[in-house]
Amino acid sequence: MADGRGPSSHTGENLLFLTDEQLRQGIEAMFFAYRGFTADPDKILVDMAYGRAHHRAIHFINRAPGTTVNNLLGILGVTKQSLNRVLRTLIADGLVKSQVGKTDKRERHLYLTDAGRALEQALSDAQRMRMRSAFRDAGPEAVAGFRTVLEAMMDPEMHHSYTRLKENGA
Amino acid sequence: MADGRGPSSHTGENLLFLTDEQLRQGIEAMFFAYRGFTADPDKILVDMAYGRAHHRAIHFINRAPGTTVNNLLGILGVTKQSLNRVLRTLIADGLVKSQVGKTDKRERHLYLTDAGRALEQALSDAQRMRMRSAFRDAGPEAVAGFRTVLEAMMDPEMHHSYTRLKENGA
DNA sequence: GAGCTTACGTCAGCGTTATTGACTTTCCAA
DNA sequence: TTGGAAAGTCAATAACGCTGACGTAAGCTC
Repeated sequence: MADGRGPSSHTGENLLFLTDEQLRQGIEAMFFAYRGFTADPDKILVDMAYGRAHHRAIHFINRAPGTTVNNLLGILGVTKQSLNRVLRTLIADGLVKSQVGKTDKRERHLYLTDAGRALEQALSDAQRMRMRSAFRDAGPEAVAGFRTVLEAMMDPEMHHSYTRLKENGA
Repeated sequence: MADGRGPSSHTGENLLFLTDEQLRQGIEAMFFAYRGFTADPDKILVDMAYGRAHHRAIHFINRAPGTTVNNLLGILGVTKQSLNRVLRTLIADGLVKSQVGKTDKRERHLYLTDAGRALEQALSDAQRMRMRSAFRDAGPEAVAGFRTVLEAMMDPEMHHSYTRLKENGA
């Protein structure tokens, strides 16, 4: 952080990490890293007729089995029509199962089939491998900082979705 | 590796931050944070006929003035045709200036016009505001960790582009 | 029970961003 | 002078997002 322009001042905090140049580098780091982040699963998806949207749907259905369409809509932040197109192909291909709600029959609860779980595994294995390697190289403290900054960067509603999933999976 | 079945071993490092659950949370954090990351400039762009691709082009032309088309192609990781469509509109709208190379007349060097710089400012102000707030909330150590992890997540070539730009701007 | 709302699905149309493939012009360099 | 690199363009295609509109089933409320 301190980049050679003198020791931290009497404010008790060195604010050099908030310069425009530092912020630009943060922006560029996000851009380049996100490309790496999606690269591995993307490679798997091109061979099928699927794209990133399918991956996201599969990820969150696996993460929160039995979730309703409306709930998924909120998490993914897309329109009903966009999600439905993806969901339709996933159901037709036998990767996702849609089940009418017991208490509220208007709702459809979404689950992965065995085939869906298999694809989820393949995709997230690829993505986790990179994440694991990055985490290991960076070390636990860097990972904690990484998470802290990302959480601070989310929109409040997204932060809620994130926290809910986190508590769910823990 | 150690996945939560006991205290840290004699390796001297607690590897609990590498469990699958931790990695999943990292993946989800990236997903939700990237949405926030792009949300503010996106809001500005919808009012014009532009999209995220225009933003990226403008950002990197501003960052490395005089860059060639080929160089930009490498940084953005898109095809010539994709970039060209974006570039054409930006030049037609007077935001970007394309200048034939002096030593090599095949090359076109790209610069922002005054109007282009103004838009770049507006876009990056919006994006930096969120980044600054996230950085400040998280603190310098978290920011350092954030950057370390993101760098470890990049593809090697992307890391080179990132480093070159970093040295350029510093 | 009537009427409003909610959850879901779907049709049609559109825009942005990306792709591949093929072709041309210009121009540097061996 | 010839090969190849840099750039620009045309055409076709696909993934993914959007809006608007419509229909059905079902829950809820008065």
